[in-house]
Amino acid sequence: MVSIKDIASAAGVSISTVSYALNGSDRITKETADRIQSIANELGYVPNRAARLLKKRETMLVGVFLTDFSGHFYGDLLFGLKEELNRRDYDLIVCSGRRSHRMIPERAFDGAIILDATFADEELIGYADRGHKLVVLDRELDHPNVNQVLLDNKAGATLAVEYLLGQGLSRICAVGGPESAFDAQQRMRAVRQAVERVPEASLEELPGAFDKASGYAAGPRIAEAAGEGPAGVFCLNDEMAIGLCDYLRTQTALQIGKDVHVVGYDNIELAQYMQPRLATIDYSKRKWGALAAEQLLKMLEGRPVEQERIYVRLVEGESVGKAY
Amino acid sequence: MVSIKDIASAAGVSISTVSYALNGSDRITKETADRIQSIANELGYVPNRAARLLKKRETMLVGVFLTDFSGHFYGDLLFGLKEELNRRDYDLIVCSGRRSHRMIPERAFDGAIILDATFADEELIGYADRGHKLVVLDRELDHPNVNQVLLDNKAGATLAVEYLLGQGLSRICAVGGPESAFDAQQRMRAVRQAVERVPEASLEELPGAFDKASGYAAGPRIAEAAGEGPAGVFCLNDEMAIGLCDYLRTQTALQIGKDVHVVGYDNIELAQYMQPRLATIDYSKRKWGALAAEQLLKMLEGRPVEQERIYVRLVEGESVGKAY
DNA sequence: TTGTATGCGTTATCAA
DNA sequence: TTGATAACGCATACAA
Repeated sequence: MVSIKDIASAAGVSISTVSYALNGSDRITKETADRIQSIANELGYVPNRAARLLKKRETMLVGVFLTDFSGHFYGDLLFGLKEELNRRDYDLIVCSGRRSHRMIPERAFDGAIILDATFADEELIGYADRGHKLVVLDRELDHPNVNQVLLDNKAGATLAVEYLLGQGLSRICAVGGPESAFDAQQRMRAVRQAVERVPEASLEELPGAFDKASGYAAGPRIAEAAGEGPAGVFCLNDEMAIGLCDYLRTQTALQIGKDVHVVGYDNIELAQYMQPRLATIDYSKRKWGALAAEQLLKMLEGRPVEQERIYVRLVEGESVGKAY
Repeated sequence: MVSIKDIASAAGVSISTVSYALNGSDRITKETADRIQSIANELGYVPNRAARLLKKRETMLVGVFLTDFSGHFYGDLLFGLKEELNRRDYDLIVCSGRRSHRMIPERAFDGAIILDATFADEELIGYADRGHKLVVLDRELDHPNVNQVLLDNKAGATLAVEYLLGQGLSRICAVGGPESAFDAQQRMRAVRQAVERVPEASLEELPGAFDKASGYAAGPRIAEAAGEGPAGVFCLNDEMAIGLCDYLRTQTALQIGKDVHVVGYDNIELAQYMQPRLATIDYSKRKWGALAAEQLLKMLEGRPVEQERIYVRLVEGESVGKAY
């Protein structure tokens, strides 16, 4: 490994001169700086990030924590994040899994973005207390070192339910998310409110876990309910909606968009390839990422941060039809 | 920030005692070790990774480099990687983009896994020359510090083409990948061989870039060709096959699986939701990840590594039918 | 069993 | 404009 010490002796100068030259300080003559630079290149010098970090306490790195890597969802979000961070000379790295949590207190990066249910609120507060800057995308936390960029879950869930109701479907089923999931809680609350506002509407809540399997598992009960007349089903995310459709298609003779009407949430890519096309709630994942990055950068630079929210819109699809 | 120095003074011992105690050396009495440990906990001590790294030159971190984060593909692969690495106390971090390449020479991790076209071969050889351990998944590199886990592209492409030929389709179109992509080159070569083996078969090669847009762009030429009788199209990956199907469905009256027969490669999740179901080449992405992790770990531990290959199988689908 | 002292590669303070 | 030197936090050879 070649260090500045090697460069220094090769150039016949002191290590501090090398350090200054390499970091572009104007205390050094252009000639010596150039000479040192070219010697560094020649020797294939690469700064030691550990040493620098030990001294400067700055990684220029941002960590993003995801619950898992199961695709679909995260591509655009990460793209939005990376783009914004790179613009400001920060690099992005993605982590997942409990083991990796420790990188936050170990100061592996200057800040972190959390979209990861495996973090408990208290854990995050603990990091924030120690001075680590956090942006959370999946919960609300009141702390000077934490900011959030949240989906407008209330608007989205309301749109979804009102879409069903507007089609004349008054028997609403909602397939929920994990107990602990903030997004699921918010959406379900909005569902209840929206249904309550309509006297003749009824609501049945089914458990779910935001994955295909739990959508599939909700199938039997929903098929049963559909026996008593057309039902409008709001799955709190697309993944479950797709699982449910899989069930209905393979295990029953019920027609989606006719006997059972299904709306999802997230507008994942798969949704548009479903037959019939899945009605869902859409929002810009890329913008979500970009905004999160921006918030974190502001915190890192000590600039004031204003609360942001990601707006949503309804995407209609043939998975929902008119009730007769 | 609380360091071992703080613990030492709080415990009334020297820093080396603290270091030994915290690292579980048996040179320390169990009592003092316990006492120090509890003081450390009390103070909320977290080891400084930079300092430790500077000394030990070991991050216990493996970096995975991807061309982009666009989902679908990588979920299972990363899962396989992470599972295997965690088992051996290594952590996984995911990087993407040119900027992040420098983390390799900067020794941000103990080894790296590359599935990223933005690395040039020479660049990787350069890192390997400097002693960095690499496992590459998208090329072949002959270097003591590099190992590869490759798909059996030849078998896969041959399976795909012979599937089409076996259905009586003798007019084969192949939609290629980026010039520089190793997988694309291997697959296309196998396609040519498979077609040449059958005297009455013909092959037309169309350019592609492994994305939906380029599959879509190949649509017009394929529709034209289909005018002269049923054609068998092998898209060198699923992404392009889906793009092509989008074109055929929305821009032509041609029937997929009847007028045009389509096979993809990768068996991404979307493939099974296509209507008709996309025929494709499947392989275990999870195993691919696990094997790559294992190879890297072996290199890190200086154990001998044997070459591995990921086997593939054909998944039939209604996107291919019989020719008449 | 514990303490002292040194060095890992940088940056930064001060003096020259 | 440059150089000597002291940190940064930790691990460890050696001394006690």
